[in-house]
Amino acid sequence: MNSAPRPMIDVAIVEDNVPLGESLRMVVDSMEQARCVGVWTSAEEGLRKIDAFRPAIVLMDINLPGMSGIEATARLKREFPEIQVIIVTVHRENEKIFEALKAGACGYLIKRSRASDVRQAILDVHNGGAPMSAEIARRVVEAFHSAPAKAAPEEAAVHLSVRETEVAKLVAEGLANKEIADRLDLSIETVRGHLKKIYDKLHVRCRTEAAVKYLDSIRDRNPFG
Amino acid sequence: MNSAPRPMIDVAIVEDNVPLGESLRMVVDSMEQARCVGVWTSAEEGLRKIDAFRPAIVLMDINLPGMSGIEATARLKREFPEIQVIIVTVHRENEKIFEALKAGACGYLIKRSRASDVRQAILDVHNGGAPMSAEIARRVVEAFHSAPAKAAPEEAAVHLSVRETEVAKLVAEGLANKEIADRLDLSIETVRGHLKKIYDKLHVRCRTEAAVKYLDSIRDRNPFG
DNA sequence: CCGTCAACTACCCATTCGGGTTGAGCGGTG
DNA sequence: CACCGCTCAACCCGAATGGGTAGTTGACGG
Repeated sequence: MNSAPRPMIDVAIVEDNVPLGESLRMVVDSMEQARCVGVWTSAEEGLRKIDAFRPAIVLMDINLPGMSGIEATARLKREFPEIQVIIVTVHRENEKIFEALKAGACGYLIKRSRASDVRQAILDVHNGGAPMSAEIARRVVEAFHSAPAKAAPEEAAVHLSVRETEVAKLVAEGLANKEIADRLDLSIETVRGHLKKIYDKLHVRCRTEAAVKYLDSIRDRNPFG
Repeated sequence: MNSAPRPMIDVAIVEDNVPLGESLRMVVDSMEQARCVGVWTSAEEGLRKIDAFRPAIVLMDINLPGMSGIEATARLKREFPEIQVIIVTVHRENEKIFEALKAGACGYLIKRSRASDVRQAILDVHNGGAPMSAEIARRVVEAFHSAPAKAAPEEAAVHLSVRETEVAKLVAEGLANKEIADRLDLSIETVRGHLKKIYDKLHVRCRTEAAVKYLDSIRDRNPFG
């Protein structure tokens, strides 16, 4: 009650599991800095009511009957980009979590998180953080690498010799070592030898990876092969 | 010791401040799971020696005389994408840290971190994590949002089922069946089963061909899968 | 209740791969 | 000349792969 009353953090919850939803509401309402402005049991209901309540943060279940939490997040962020979405998920839904982050969620909570984790996540987000596990954080960072990396790339000057390039090309066509040997009139052992050097130079461990990298590398250059 | 001797995590350190570098070495060498394979005092020296030592993780100072840690990280990741880089920085160099992450670093350490933080960061990275603060995490996630603008679909590019598509994607990343099984939480036999169907549907006979066809089929679509 | 289909698991088997090592011939360069 | 990189070749071995066959389960629609 002083002259600098921090505005409360309004939090909405979209969760079809009613007990869990109520449990989350209690946790939110137990916070000094936050309050729950609504608990809705479907993405459709949430999207309908969110405009009236304008929460700062939405705890969004990822698995909802009807529209998924991912789709809901995407729509929500399109309509109200300032609203932060924290995905609520059961353990081990990495793929979905990743999709949700792409859709605009800024972090997530595991369903069996303790109350303190929930509070912390809300504060994290409010303070500009992004609550997520190490594993997901890494995947996000990695996805993040490749995108800006394409802006100023110019791949490593990994230069394959003439013979190695011929082999790499055939590997990328899906030929087996024996077929490559026939095609280039070499011994299969020689093909294997070249392959080892190729793996080494390309920093890969199998022909499939080598094929992908090789094709990738000639995509920007003069594709005379 | 037991019959499952985990291989040591080789860590290299690039830090021009010698006392700090030695201090980091001691912390690394104090770990059961890790060891320090070199402490180098410049980016140039690091890049020169790294090929011989092939550390799994590099602790890279962000401010180095001559080539910066950011530039060094970018070059390092171009040459050896499998090496994980943890940026070592004085606090509050957000812009630079962000740049470093874009350059390919997967996380960072504050210079005055405690030994336990250093150990934790190394283990985090080794276990697929990405050590970083809430603030940086959020910026990464946000940068990540703007690029992709899609939400839900799982279009089977050709005729592949959802599961088959997941498998195909991982094959195209060069993963072995066992790794795919781990990643998707399946039995290796199931992966093989899906693979057989994929070969059938794609009219190919090996994973490499499948990878190429799959990548080809999604090249027009979303950059992420 | 039954048929179908996708997803999942399992076992067998011949072949192929990847890794490590070694070595020879050749041409260019310091 | 000695050294180095490229090409070609061979051997060993454990692990991975592809090919075939077969069975269970759950969901969906007849």
